[in-house]
Amino acid sequence: MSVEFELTPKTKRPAGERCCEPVVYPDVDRERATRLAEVAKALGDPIRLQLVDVLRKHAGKVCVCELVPLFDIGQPTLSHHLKKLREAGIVDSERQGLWAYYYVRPEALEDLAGWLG
Amino acid sequence: MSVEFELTPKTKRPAGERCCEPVVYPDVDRERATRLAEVAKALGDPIRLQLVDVLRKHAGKVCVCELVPLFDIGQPTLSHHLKKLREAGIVDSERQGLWAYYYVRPEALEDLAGWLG
DNA sequence: GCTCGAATTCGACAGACATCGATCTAGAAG
DNA sequence: CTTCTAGATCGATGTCTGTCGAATTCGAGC
Repeated sequence: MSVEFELTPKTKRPAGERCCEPVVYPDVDRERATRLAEVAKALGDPIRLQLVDVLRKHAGKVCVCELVPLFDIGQPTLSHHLKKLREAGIVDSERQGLWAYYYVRPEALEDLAGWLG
Repeated sequence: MSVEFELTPKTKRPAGERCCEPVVYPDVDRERATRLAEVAKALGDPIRLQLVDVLRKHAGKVCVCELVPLFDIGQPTLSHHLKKLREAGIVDSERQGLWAYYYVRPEALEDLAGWLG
């Protein structure tokens, strides 16, 4: 709802001139910003971003054992990245026997995409 | 361009069954993923995300002295965040006399928004 | 020149992060 | 019950990040 507020720097030069138009408060409050930033942060790693890219393009759920050879990192590290994505709400997983299946939860991404406009 | 590849886990149970459909390589190559992740990472902090939000809603260029009181952090810290955003190509700045003016460069955000779909 | 003020840069520090190898868990097959 | 395997967790390590206060830069006015 964008409340305006006034502020002028203490220096009044050039005489009486403002340094810029009055600024508006952020539309996104701190809480929403924290949520959006959480998603953005989770995407802020090349491997995680590629992971999401693969999972998104893949219709169904993808087994971890298929993901490992795609990336030049160890399996524990990949597991760590998947956990980060899960904690950010970007992906979720199911276990079936020995295998673990990951899939994208589009809502989180849509939220960020919506803000980006 | 999505090359397919085959991979089956060493366990063949349930007999002969695949753990999942063959996975496709990421559409985004490592280089583009790195670029997109760089932008996402810069947005991965609540204050920076709110900063971008303010700058985007503001038509012109905004003076730093107007931004400082919006956030509950010191002015050097804000300067640090602005630098991060500038390094990610999300904002740019101009100096006029004593004052520094920041504005959003929409291209970087559009790139990420495009990937998010 | 001198002083003041806006903004950046510097130095320090605590906390978070990416990565690795080793270990642990638990389902499946024999 | 034993063995094998997929995946998660643990412990360690080096790097990066957010924050602060102090110092620095640089333009403006006196």
